[in-house]
Amino acid sequence: MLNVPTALARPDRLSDSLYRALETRIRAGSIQPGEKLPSEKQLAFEFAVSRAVVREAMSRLKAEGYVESRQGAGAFVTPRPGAAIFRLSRSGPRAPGTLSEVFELRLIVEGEAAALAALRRRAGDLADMRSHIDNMERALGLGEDATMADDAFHRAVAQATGNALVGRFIEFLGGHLSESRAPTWSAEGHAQGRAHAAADEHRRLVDAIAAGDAARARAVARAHVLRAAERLGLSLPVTGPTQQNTNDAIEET
Amino acid sequence: MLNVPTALARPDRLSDSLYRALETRIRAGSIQPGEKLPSEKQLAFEFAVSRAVVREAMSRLKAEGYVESRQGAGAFVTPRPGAAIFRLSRSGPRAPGTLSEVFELRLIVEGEAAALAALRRRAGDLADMRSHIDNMERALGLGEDATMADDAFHRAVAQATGNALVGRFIEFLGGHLSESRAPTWSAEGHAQGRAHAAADEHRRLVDAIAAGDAARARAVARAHVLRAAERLGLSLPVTGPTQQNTNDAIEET
DNA sequence: ACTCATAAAGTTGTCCGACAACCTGACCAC
DNA sequence: GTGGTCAGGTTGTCGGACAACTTTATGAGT
Repeated sequence: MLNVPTALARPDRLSDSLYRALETRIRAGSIQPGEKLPSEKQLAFEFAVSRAVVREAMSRLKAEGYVESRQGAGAFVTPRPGAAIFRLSRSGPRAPGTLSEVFELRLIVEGEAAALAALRRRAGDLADMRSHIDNMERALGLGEDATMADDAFHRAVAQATGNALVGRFIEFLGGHLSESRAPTWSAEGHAQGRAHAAADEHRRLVDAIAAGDAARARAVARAHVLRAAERLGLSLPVTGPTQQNTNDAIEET
Repeated sequence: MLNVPTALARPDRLSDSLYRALETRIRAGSIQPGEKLPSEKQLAFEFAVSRAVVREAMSRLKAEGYVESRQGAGAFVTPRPGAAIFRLSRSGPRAPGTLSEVFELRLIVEGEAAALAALRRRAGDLADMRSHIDNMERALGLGEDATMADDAFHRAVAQATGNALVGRFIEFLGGHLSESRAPTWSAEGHAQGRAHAAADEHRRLVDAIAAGDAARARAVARAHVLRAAERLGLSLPVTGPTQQNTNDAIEET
């Protein structure tokens, strides 16, 4: 019997349990926005834990935007609890259908970002992208890891959109998919030509952006993401279960 | 002199300061991923605070995915610190250029979500949207607040995409823009016909989705978001500073 | 010299008690 | 009624203590 090195589930910390209990109460509306939570002393008694545990749970609730506390007054549920942060996985790290959903979101944002970049890129942006592609191919020629150069390239594209928020979001999505790039940039992927193929796609993307051709940039970027999804064995129903609409087909070309 | 009820800045809690100090160290790479943080006792001495303060700062760092701790071993920086969550505002709540960036991101995602909904909607989804529009117009007729119905409608659209992640992200973005909808649904907006205009836009959107016309659904949704931005006095450079590309114009129609 | 069990030291998790800083509401004097 | 004062409750911070656990060092046995 072979075991995947799964981090074995440790017994929960008390503060984790309490955090989940309170988070559930708030999400369920059992404690409404603006309402005051029970005092720390009361919660400590209610859950039979020490006040230190309560304070740690509260600290986490505060960090995630569920509650705010005022010294002397108490702790209150925020107007829109939990709306301050966005996580990919609500709780479980790796649900089955989740990964394809992430790729679909990435498909949307990276495609539009490429289109925006084509419309707004400045000369410096193009120079950056090209220099990163050069670095990438140099690394590939030496058989080194080109992951860093790949990262830098995508950052340069995001930078060219002129929208820092879009750039940060793309980076956020990409960070959760680092495993997905392994088959491309690993030694194996390099030997099988996947790395060079990816580098070619990058060149086509920067060409479209340089030409100011938003539609082509979007198509190339989407194809790039789709290819990455395919390498993981994911089938994205991009066109949906129904037949593709003819009006929409124009830009998917 | 009239004062806006601005929540006056209170002096920072000690744990907040310590949190920022550690977060900065980690972001700057001063403590590398995988590395072990100083022990709680050491940090307490170093910053001249009690261990309770240190533990609260650590609790927040853990909640936001910067560090993980193992009892008996110590606390370690995660492989990709801070990559677990996404926030709109890195620190300051309301930077000037930020709002338009949020709207642009919303433009992208809501537009594509509408297109996806047009391709994948099921009969039940359409029924939901229409019933929420009915609720909305009924509320408008009675002069009541239609904000809830508006929320429900947008949720139904997101639901029709078949991608729960996209739905959650749209909701996340929308939650940060609740103020932006006030001028639409307020009594004033109602009197000036903005509320009914928005309702009309909703009808056009559901028509496009029902027809399976992805391009039209996207265009209507984007126009809807643009209108909301205009009401806030934002000018989104959608087509970029340069002239719009002809290839891209096809789908913007 | 090597292996393996054991002990020791260090670290995080939890508990307790105490006081300071602060807010709220009731009470009281005017 | 107005304004000030005070008492009680609540969060923020401190200090010490012990339990649960991990890592490292130690030493016995082979």
